[in-house]
Amino acid sequence: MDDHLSIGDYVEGLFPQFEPALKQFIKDNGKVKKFTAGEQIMQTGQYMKATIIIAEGRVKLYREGNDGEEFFMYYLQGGNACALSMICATKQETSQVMAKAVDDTTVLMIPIGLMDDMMKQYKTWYYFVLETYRSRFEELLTVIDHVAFKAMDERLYFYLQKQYRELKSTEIKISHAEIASDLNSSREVISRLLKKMEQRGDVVLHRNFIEWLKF
Amino acid sequence: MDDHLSIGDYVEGLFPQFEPALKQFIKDNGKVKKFTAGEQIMQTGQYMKATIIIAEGRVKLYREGNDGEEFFMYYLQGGNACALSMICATKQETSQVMAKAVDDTTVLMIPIGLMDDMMKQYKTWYYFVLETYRSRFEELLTVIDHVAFKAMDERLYFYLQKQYRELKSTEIKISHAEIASDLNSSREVISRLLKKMEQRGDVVLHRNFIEWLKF
DNA sequence: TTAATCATGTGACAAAAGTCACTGTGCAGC
DNA sequence: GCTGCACAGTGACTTTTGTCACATGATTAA
Repeated sequence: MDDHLSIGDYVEGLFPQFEPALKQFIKDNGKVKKFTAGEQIMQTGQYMKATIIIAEGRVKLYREGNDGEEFFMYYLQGGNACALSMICATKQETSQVMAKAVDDTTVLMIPIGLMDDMMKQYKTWYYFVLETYRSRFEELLTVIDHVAFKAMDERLYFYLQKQYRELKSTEIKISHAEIASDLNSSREVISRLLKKMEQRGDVVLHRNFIEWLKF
Repeated sequence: MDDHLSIGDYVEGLFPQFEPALKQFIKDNGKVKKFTAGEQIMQTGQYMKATIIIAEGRVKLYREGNDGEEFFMYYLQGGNACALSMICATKQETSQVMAKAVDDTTVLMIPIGLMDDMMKQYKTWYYFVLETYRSRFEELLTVIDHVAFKAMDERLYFYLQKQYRELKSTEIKISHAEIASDLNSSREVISRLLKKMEQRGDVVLHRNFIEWLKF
């Protein structure tokens, strides 16, 4: 991770399709903020002051239960924006989700008050926002599919597959306890299902990481 | 239900806040279509040709499982637009959900090709679209909450409460089998949980309808 | 090195949810 | 009035998931 990149460098690298005036606008009005791995970027109930775009790193988006359970929904990474930070932005609403940095993460923040103007002025921004809505909406539908229709063994399989694809590594570095938390299950259940997956030859279990064999 | 209303009447009645030019635009370009109770308005996998706005009646939105299960997500009624029909519209995508008319229903359809222009030309349309995205997004998050964190008894309670509030009647006219289908459960489970709710004094069970007592 | 802690494995049991089989009952159409 | 059918109730059982209690090995901090 390069600490010396300016907001301009990020915008150029992430959004080559943005029109020059929009890039300039973001350079003039946006801010760069850094978070360290594990830190919370958004909290449930917090007011939205800015639209958030992930520049570098990786962020996990959670929905929180009443007793502090953290149900994992999806990842955001370089070039993704938080759809809620755009939607809430326009109405000064509070966040309905929690976002946590997985790696050290850099985000771009654009004050909410500017959203309306940007949407009208910059066609490429308008398309970016619509595409953000669309893809997050679809991800939520996929989440609903899994949790509504699938049993835990299948959900676990999809979960690991997703990790493998996102992180592009066959070594999925995560504990059984964290998987259980993300799926709102319990560690013992996950351990047992993982054992079955190992017997089936889908994975090899190690301490602190899981080796994914289905590529 | 009045069969003699024109598209102009619907627009005036549902969207008084729309600017006159927008109302005129919709009158010129929109179409009215009627569906009878039980009919499907959108099918999973179908291409979106128009943005759909519910004018009269009530529509249930479902996510479909691989074996034809129908998981209920939320209602749309007069003045609501289908968020997906706006999002997909801009990218010529297929529908990810199924919509079924509960009552006889009238919808306004606006060809997708006009969305971009409308967003740019009409401020009140722009706000309407954003508000539609926002509220549907929140509904999906609520659905995820229930299905991820709650047991069936609580989900059933919320389900009935929702029916009561939407339909504004203490007589919820629905069979146990349909509730089971909507919640992706089984009739026997729902029957048993309803019995418990009756013993607790939350409802009174009748043939073909449930009487809601918690107002 | 020696605890203390963390990650995992596992048996036994409990609770929730789903399935099967069968019953009864109200009602619409003949 | 029958007949057939949709709707609802229920006991018995299975499967899935969650919980409790421990055990074991690896890692870390003192």
